[in-house]
Amino acid sequence: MKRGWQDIQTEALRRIQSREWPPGGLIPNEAELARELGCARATVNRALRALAEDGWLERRRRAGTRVALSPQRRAQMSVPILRQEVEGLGKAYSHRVISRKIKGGLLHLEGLHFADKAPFAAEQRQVNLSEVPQMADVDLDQISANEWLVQNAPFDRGTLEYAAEPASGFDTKHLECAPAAPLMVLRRETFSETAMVTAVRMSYAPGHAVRLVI
Amino acid sequence: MKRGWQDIQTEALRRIQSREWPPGGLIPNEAELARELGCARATVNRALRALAEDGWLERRRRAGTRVALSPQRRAQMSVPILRQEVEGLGKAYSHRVISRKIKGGLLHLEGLHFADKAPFAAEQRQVNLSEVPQMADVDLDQISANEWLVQNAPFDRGTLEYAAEPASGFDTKHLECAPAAPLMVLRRETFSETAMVTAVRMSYAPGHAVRLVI
DNA sequence: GATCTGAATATGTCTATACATAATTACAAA
DNA sequence: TTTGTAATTATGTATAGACATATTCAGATC
Repeated sequence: MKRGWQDIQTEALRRIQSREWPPGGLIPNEAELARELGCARATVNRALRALAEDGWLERRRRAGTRVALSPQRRAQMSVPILRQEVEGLGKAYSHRVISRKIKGGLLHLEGLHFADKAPFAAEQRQVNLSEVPQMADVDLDQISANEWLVQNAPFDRGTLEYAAEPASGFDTKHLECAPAAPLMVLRRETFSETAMVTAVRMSYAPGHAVRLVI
Repeated sequence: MKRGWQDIQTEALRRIQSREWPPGGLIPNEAELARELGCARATVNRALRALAEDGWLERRRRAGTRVALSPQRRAQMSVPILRQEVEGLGKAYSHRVISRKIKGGLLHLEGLHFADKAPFAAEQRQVNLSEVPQMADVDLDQISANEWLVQNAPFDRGTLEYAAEPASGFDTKHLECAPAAPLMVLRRETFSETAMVTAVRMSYAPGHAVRLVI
């Protein structure tokens, strides 16, 4: 007899992967499993709920629990903070502001991020000053806009999109790469409850890859 | 007084975002919150655990719960199944096998995926036949290798990596794009407990973007 | 001062029980 | 047949109480 919910989860996952519980198939209900495995229903619930969150199972009230047809496990990545990304590579992080101007309530920023003094990424950003007025006074030589915003402007929703783009003139100049070289470009917009907080285009130096954990 | 754990979660998130609980700060313990909010400790636990999983809080036994210093929310994406990706765009999915040969226990595949008859992605794949011997008999005109493997070869671990690369000769030919055009390339390897199951290089037609949900 | 030891404490988890909620099913009425 | 309604059922959630476990902290010992 298993004990903790993690053991129950392991056992359930084994049955899924061994096809004892085939894809699309209905599995025994919680009460039954609890009896079979010798634990409380709440424990089974905890285990199955976790598996459902990971995409292995699909659960519906009254209809029961079935094994997901295409076990789409979800890949996760954390919203990148460049400093951590660079330091995670064992390199020294630094950054430089290229330009900074305010126009129509928006702060327009251009900046460059370095890993061991080699250009790592170039950033073009707009910040909505009516959402984060303090941003106007931040010394961006001390802390990068990215970092300051992540720590000081919690957001509710956002979009995040990677694309492969040819290096623009801006990229070519600052990342020291060939014109139209294939670059990984990240676009991100974040919103508070009421309005857009910041929008960024971040172009990474050639060779950058986005790794996800499954 | 709040009721469900989701309400507790909402209230806690409000306090975090309003900086009533500042970043790095210790928050009241579960028992205290339960008393304050008029619910059982288990309910508070559920709410705070969920927030910790989302990266808002850091919890340690005895030490208590504190607000994460850099609230790195995690972005999620599901491991892409091309059919679903294409159909999600409201287009008709189809695919074609370009080549198929077996060499040294490995099945080498090249294939092409279409959205409404326009090339969507080109695939180069190796499958370890000693891990999934049935794969040798699958009619790949009926079901794509991707799809078959996802449904029939559950894996334990894997790597997934996106990069921007110049179109190779293979890409140029099959995706109908300019030579060395910037393409989004996905590399994925999946492993069973014991060995590599499959390795893929998937190059997407120009303009493809990877969107993540925050 | 340095190190070990045990008490204290916050989170982690399990249990039994109860009720809530969604969805299906069965059945009755139109 | 269609439509409305009530019973059924599996999951979802809340609760109190108990014990487990990891860490910290305060003393005691060296």
